[in-house]
Amino acid sequence: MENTLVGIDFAKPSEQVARALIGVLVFVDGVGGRIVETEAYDRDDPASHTFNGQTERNAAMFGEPGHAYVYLSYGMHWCLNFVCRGAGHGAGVLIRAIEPLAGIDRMRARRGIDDLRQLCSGPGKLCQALAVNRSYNGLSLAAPPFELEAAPEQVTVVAGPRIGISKAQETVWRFGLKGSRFLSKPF
DNA sequence: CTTAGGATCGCCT
DNA sequence: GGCGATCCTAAGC
Repeated sequence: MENTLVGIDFAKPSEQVARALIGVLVFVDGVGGRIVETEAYDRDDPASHTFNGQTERNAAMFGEPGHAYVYLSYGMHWCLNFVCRGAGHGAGVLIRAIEPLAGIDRMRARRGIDDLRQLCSGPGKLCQALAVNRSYNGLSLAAPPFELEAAPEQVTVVAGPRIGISKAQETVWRFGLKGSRFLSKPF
C-alpha cells in the first residue's frame, strides 16, 4: 500500500488511475482545485512518450508511481502527469483540466485573464495557473509543494477518445466529470 | 459552433 | 530537420 495516495493505488494500470482521479482535489503551493479531466498513457501505447523506451525526458514515468512527470509541449506549454505502475513500466496520467477552488486570484494573475472557466480548462492552462514547470518533474505527490485530497463527494465519470494526438486515436482513455463546466472540451 | 494558422523549441530520428 | 499529449485569435457558416 505504499503506492496508495488519497485511496488510489498508483501502481495500477493508468486507465484505472485516470478514472479514479476524477473528483480528487490537487493543490500546488495551496493553489488548485478539483480534477475534472484526465487522460491515460501507457507503455505499448503509440501515443505515449514512453512508447519507444526510456529517454532523459521521460525518465520520471519509469520511476516511482505517485510522482510527477512534467514536460514542455509545443515549445511553450508545460504539462503535468501523475506517474503510474512504476518499476520501469513507463505509464502516467495527464491532468487535463481542473475546477478552480483555491488561490483563484493568483491563477488569474498568472494567466492574465479573469474568466473562471478559462483558468484551468486545458493541460497547458492549468500548469500556467498553478505555476508548474520543469522544476516539479520527478517530485512526489505526497509532499509539498503538492497536496492531494480525496474526492469530497461521489462523482459520475464519463469517457471518450483522447484529444490532440495523432496516434491511437480510437483508444477511449480520456475521462471527465460528467456535466462539468470546466472541461477543455465537452465529451 | 467549427476550422485554420501561427507562435516556439526541446526532443528524437 | 521534422514534429508534437497546446493555446489563442480570427474568420467562416
